[in-house]
Amino acid sequence: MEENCSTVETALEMLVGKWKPVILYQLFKNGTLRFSELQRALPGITKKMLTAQLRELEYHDIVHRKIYMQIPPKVEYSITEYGLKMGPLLQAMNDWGTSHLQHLSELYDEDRKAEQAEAAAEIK
Amino acid sequence: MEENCSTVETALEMLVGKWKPVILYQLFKNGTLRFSELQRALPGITKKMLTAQLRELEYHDIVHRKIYMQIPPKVEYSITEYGLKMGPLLQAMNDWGTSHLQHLSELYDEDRKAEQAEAAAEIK
DNA sequence: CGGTATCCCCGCTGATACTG
DNA sequence: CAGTATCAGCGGGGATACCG
Repeated sequence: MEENCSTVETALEMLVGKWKPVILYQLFKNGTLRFSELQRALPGITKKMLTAQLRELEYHDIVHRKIYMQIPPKVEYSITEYGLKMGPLLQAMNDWGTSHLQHLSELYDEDRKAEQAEAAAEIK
Repeated sequence: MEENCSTVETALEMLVGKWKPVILYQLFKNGTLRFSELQRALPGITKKMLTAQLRELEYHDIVHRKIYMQIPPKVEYSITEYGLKMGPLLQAMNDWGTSHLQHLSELYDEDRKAEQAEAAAEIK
């Protein structure tokens, strides 16, 4: 287990932010999306936040921003070639997250049983 | 790429927090540590934060808290058996983080070259 | 359409002091 | 030793309005 944790923190940096996972999910799924399409796909996000999160992803070379010089403006976002390499990591996090939700719900069920046993004992 | 992003967010939840990665790093490396040993290993952390982050990890069944009923008090923290299963994920994040730092520094170098070329052009 | 610019709130984090 | 309690600050995130 030879991880220097600063690198883990590096990996976290570009996933952290309330909307980054969902943005990546949408772009991975749909390939290329316009700004307004992303906004519609992310209910509740404001333009400000969408812009901010996209700029961070762009800075990290995960997302590409293509501007069409025209009126009305048109901007398309997509995962960069380099960004595609994040796929396996996202998949690994997804897998772990899935099984963890399972694990937590099992823990929760045990607690429920314990509470029920406790309640039953109290009735006596 | 069939990830529902909520599971990715689940995975993020227990890594998020200013100190969680370092805490896990220490516990993975050293196996078992007392509260004060952890505090010494994490320069700048307050007792309050250390306690809070440990409690969250404990809630997620990643970290085990063993209390010795004695005076003065003694409490030891360690990775749970379940928590050990996070090892591969942490390793994956570490690997990706490592190569990403490399990638970013390459991007930075290109920017430097571009700036130098720009400066050279300006001299003419 | 695809953004900035402002203002504001709340929750994470920290500093400090106290306690069993 | 291993915490809790309390107060304070700062910044991520949101609502709204304006702009090229």
